[in-house]
This record gives sequence, structure tokens and C-alpha cells, in this order.
Amino acid sequence: MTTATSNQSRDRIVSAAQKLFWRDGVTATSPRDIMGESGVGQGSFYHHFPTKHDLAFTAISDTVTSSLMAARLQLQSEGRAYDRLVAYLTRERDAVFGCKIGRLTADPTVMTDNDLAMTVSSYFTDLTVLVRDVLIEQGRVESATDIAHAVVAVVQGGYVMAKATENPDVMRAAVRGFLALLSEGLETSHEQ
Amino acid sequence: MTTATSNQSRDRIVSAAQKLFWRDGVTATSPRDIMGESGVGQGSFYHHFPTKHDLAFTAISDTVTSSLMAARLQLQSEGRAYDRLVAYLTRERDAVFGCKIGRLTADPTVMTDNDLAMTVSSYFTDLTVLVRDVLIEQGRVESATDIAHAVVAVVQGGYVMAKATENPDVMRAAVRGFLALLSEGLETSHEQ
DNA sequence: GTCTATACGAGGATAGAC
DNA sequence: GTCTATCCTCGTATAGAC
Repeated sequence: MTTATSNQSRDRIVSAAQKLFWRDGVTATSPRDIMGESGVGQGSFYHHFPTKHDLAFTAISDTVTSSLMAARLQLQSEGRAYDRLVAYLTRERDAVFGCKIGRLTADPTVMTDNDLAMTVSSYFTDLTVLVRDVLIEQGRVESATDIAHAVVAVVQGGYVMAKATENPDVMRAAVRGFLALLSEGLETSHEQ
Repeated sequence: MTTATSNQSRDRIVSAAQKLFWRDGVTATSPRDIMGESGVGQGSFYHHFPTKHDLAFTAISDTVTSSLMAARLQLQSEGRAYDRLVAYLTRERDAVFGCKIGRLTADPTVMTDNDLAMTVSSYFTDLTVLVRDVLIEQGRVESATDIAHAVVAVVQGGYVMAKATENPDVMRAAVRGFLALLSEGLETSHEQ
């Protein structure tokens, strides 16, 4: 083994970066900001992450992986497909802070960097597939892909609207509206 | 009259700012970038807009006003309410470039400035009201507000997903999925 | 691994002349 | 209104010692 207790400073740097990237975005977060937030010094910082790109890639990849993991846990749990979908849509979200990953879409540092942009892209394609599979399971085979896109879009749009208005109820309203439509023809048309 | 042909440079500055704010965001666009894009010199630039805030407020307010105007024209045109809603949802959008206004939600310069943040916020509340009124007109009185939020969210989320994946079809899929649900119980439940 | 010192361009202006 | 010169801080590192 090369390191004993699996790097203290490195983890602190990544956590601080994730926090600040969520709040301010990657472009607006400087190495100095991250040193301040993490309490790690300059020498140590640049030892672990020679460039901002390196840190951003580590931090964003980790955020994407754990977000997908959380979605997977919820969408592939026990219970009826429809219930899992409702649970996913209505789960508590820090709506007024925006989506950690969706916001990166508006971040020039991320979008002009192929590695980072692909990581963000993969989050949305993977998440949409997860949702689509649940819709298929529910019996909505016909336009499962389209509806899955709508599901993911409603959540992302909910984040944008809630952040814009600083009101978490806006996200809830969007989800309620969507669910009203999704469940409208339920008894007659689709397996529950 | 104080000026003859109603300021050349000023308009060029605002147009350039709107273009760059859309592409890169406000935070990542510098005065120097805008001078370069507009061809206006430094002295002239700072004469018209003493601070970046002043320019951002002018540019963003104008974008919000004309976007709302465009939505209003489409949502309050002739024809059946349902058709206007479909037209609004399916209209051509530069999806892969993201929403000019929605992206500002992830821009620290905008969100930490009260004037700018309120301008962005008002766009979403006003737009949602426009959509809600069409839904009410269509006969969906019950959850018109919620569904209106869902409509706006699907479009915003469509922008985010399309930009993330660099694929405009993703926005179209989200809208198709949403419309599939919206029109599902149509013949029986609601006026068309 | 971590520290301190140093560097250089860009961001966001201000000052004063024309 | 527009131009050129100047200013100071921050972003993003690099260098070398401990």
C-alpha cells in the first residue's frame, strides 16, 4: 500500500469542491476558494490536483456516480413500478439550490472541457434509461422513452424554476401537475 | 431631443452582451469580451455602462421582456386553447444552446444581485401565469396552476437535457412525452 | 505531502485628454 | 461620446525548501 489512512487532505479538497461547485459553479470557484473552504494549504492542494481540471473531473464524476446510484436505488426498489416513479418524482430535493449536475450545463468551464461535458451528458442519458425501464415495467411500452425524457425534464425544470423564484413549492407544483397527467387515465389504460 | 439617431454604440453593446451572456453566462463574460464582440472601445463602453451590473440589467431585462412578448403572442393567438398550447410546446427552439433566461439561474453574478435575480424570477412567474390562463381556457380549471408549472418545467428541463447531451431531439422527446400525457384523456375529459 | 514565495495575465474598472 | 493610459485584485498556477 502506498498510503496508510487513505488521504485526508485529498478528500477534504474534493468535498469542498463539490460544495462550492454546487453553490457557485465551477467557473466561479477558484483554487483559492477551495483551499479556504477545505482548510488545505496551497502546496498540498496542487500536490493532489495539479490543475483545476483534474479536481473538477474527480469531483463531478463522483457527484454523477452517487446521484445515479441514489436514483437507481429508488427506481429499482421493491413495490409497484408506478409507486416507485411517484416516489422518485416527489422525493425531497433541495430545489432552491438547483441541481448539482444540471447547473453544470450552464458552466463554460464544464461545457468547453470534453471530459467534464461527457460526464454531465452521461448522467442524463443514464438517468433517462433508468426511468424508461420503470415506465416499461409499468406497462407504458408505447412512448416510454418520450415520457422518460419528460420525467427527467420536469425535475430539471423544477429545479430551474424553484431556484429562479427561490421557492421550493414551485418544484412541487410542477411535479404535481405532471403526476396529475400521468395518473389521469390510470384505472382504464395502464397497469398500476 | 438629446440624441439624434438614438445611440449606435449603446445598442451594439447591448446586443453583444446578450449574445455572450447566452453563450457563456454573465460571470464568464468580461467587459473586454463585450468590447471585442461589439467593436466598441473602452471609453465608449464605460461611458454608456459605468458598471457591469448596469449593462447586465439592461441586457437581461430586454431579453426577459421580449421572451415574454413572444410567449404571449403565441399563447394568446387565435385558435383553440389546446392548439395554442401544443404550438407553444413544440415551437422551434435552439435547444442545444440552452435557455437564455433559464441559464442565468446558475449564474452567480445574476443570483447574488437582487435586481438581476428578481428580473429572472419575474420571467418564470409571468410565463407560468400565461400558460395557466390557457389551460383554464381549455377547461382544465382543476389543476391549471400545477399543470402550467409542469409545462414550463418540461421546456426548461428540455433545454438542460438537450444542452447536456448536445442533442436537440432530447428536448423534442421530452415535449412529445408530455403531450402524450396531456392529450391522453382528451376526447372524454376536456374541451379541445 | 505540505509550506512559502513568486509570477503573469485577465477582470473590472478609473483618469484625463480629445 | 470616444480614446489611451493606468491601476489593483484575483485566478491559476510554478519553484524550491522542509
